[in-house]
Amino acid sequence: MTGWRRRGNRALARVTIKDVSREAGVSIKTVSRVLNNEKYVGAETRARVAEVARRLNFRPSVAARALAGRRSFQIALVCDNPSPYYVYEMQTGIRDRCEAAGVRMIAQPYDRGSSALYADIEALIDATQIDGLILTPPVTDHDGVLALLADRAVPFVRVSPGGKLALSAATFIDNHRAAAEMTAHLISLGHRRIGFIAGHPDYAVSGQRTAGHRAALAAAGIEADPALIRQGNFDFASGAACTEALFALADPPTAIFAASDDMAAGALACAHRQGVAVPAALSIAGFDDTALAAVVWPPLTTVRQPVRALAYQAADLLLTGDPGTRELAFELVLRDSTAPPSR
Amino acid sequence: MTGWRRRGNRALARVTIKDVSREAGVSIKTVSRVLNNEKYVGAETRARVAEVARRLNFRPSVAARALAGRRSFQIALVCDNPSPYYVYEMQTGIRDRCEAAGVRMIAQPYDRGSSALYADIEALIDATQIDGLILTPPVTDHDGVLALLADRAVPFVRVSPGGKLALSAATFIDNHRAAAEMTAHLISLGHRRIGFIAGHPDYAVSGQRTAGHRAALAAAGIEADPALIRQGNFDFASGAACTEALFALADPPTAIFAASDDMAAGALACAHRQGVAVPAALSIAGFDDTALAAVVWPPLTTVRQPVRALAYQAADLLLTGDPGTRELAFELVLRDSTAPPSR
DNA sequence: TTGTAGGCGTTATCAC
DNA sequence: GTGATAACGCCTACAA
Repeated sequence: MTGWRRRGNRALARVTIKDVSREAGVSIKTVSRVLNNEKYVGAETRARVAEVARRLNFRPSVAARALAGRRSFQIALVCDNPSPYYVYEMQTGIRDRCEAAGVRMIAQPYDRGSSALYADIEALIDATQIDGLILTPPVTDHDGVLALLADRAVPFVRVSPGGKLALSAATFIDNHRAAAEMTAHLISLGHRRIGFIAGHPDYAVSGQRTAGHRAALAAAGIEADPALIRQGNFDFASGAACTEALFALADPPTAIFAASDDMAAGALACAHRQGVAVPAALSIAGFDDTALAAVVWPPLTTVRQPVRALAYQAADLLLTGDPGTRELAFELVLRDSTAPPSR
Repeated sequence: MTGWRRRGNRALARVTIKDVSREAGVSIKTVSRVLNNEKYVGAETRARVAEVARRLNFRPSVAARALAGRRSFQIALVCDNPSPYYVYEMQTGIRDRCEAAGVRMIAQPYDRGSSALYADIEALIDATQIDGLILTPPVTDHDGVLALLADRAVPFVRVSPGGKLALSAATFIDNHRAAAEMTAHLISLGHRRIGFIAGHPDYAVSGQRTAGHRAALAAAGIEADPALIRQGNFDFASGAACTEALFALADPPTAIFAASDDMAAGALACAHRQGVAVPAALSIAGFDDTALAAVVWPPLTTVRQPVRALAYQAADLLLTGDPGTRELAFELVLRDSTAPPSR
């Protein structure tokens, strides 16, 4: 019940800088200096002001700060991802970093392909005077949006961008290498015909993962059969549908590597439905290792992408103004060592 | 690239009310009136101002509005839920409603049991001058927070509150009846020994669902065996653990009803691990029917709770200031008609 | 090291 | 119906 003074009987009044300054016996500007950790404040004065502010439970008005100053103490996450787990991890990671900095996160989910995307982001910037943005694919590679942000001089960080790394700070894992290593793992088990379910074509990571898969096949001297590579779109249904198509081949694969866990789960469901034993007759690998991977049974072999850490790092880059890029380590989680069935 | 004027060569200047008023040949206040749909503006004037505002791509500053006026055009979602699917649906539903109203959503995830919860919400209110809050369990029933909100006179809406419906607007389904109907369904299949995995005790809905289950047993003249009711906490792991305990009973259940899909999935995983055939030897039912239910295999029988609709309605109540309560319909999704195995 | 004056962009109040 | 003018709470500049 602090942070507000009672005025007379009824009305509640906000505790302002003015109140703090009066109570501490200094000017408003001095309080402001202490608040923003500026230099040139006597140690004793600083301590006294801080104490009073704490005691009065003073909380600076975000609106007033945004209006008067250059910062709004708010950043936005612009995120479109079909996987709730991904979104959840992103938000949690960003929040964890923001909390320490006293910055608030505005969630700006958008619909992929929405024609309003550009306008929405423009409105977001103009209306809220956001301090910065964190973008996730596929908007990370939307030329119009990137130009807009440059024009408005709004700081932004991209997670898993498709390219143009010089354009902004970014965090990512080596998707190409991750996919290659997983494919190599399947090959090492003896698989030669490996089905691959690619991610949504709008996402740059899809191409990176597909390329990694292909590279590993080439490195092992296995000729890529185009029929084994199917176009999915990152969700459960497409994983199941692609798997059905793979099973219908005259010479079906002995292993399936899906570019996301949701699709891997779809593959698993399809296999069960068709009476194909997993992992006895079929080896399934996924990508992401969201909590979802722990839910499906039997456990899938997956590439674990540290989504929460990527998010945390992205927020860190944004808040510190670090223009750099950060590559994080992925991890292969090999829960399944099934060799291909002999025929 | 509109919404900003170029000044001289370089600097970008915000388009303000002043610009609009000058261009339209009216006073600032008149523009403000049009913006806020106030009365007493000539139809012709109104149209002209609106046109100019649109043409100049004018976007009022949230900060300035919050500072000068009573509204900040931002609402917050205070949500702690172990299920990413639930969080995702909540956010999406709220956003859908807010979009039409030109209001922004601030996501405020919190850790259940965090001692900072109260302070966090207090800080949120004081710092951002939020227009309102949407609460999800268990904070819906946190007396301290409820008192705080009343004291600050901040409008709020609760989703699935445990009681005290007069305290605020609210949206919910009839959890008691939903659980009772699912239990009745299992009984109708011939099950007499039904395991029940209860939700986290901090959530009021847990008690409601458990009570509904018990009521249905009583209505069918089945004596409740305390050993068949286990305490879970809404997550995958607890579902698996409780199921293991149920299997260890001398007289194990022929069906299991878990109070959430995550726990049902855990039950399923445990059954698979122990070689119990589902649904041949065991019938599993869940609650929520998030997308998760579609991922696990075989599909579970579940109570479908319309989370996104609950969220949308909650936002609607908040934005319209409607103090009422809204009960939404749940749905039983019966994918499984397994009768208990004969022994 | 500290304080004063002015303004950020909008809404509220009160005249006209 | 419409328009001056004063807040709103804080920060930036500049002065002391």
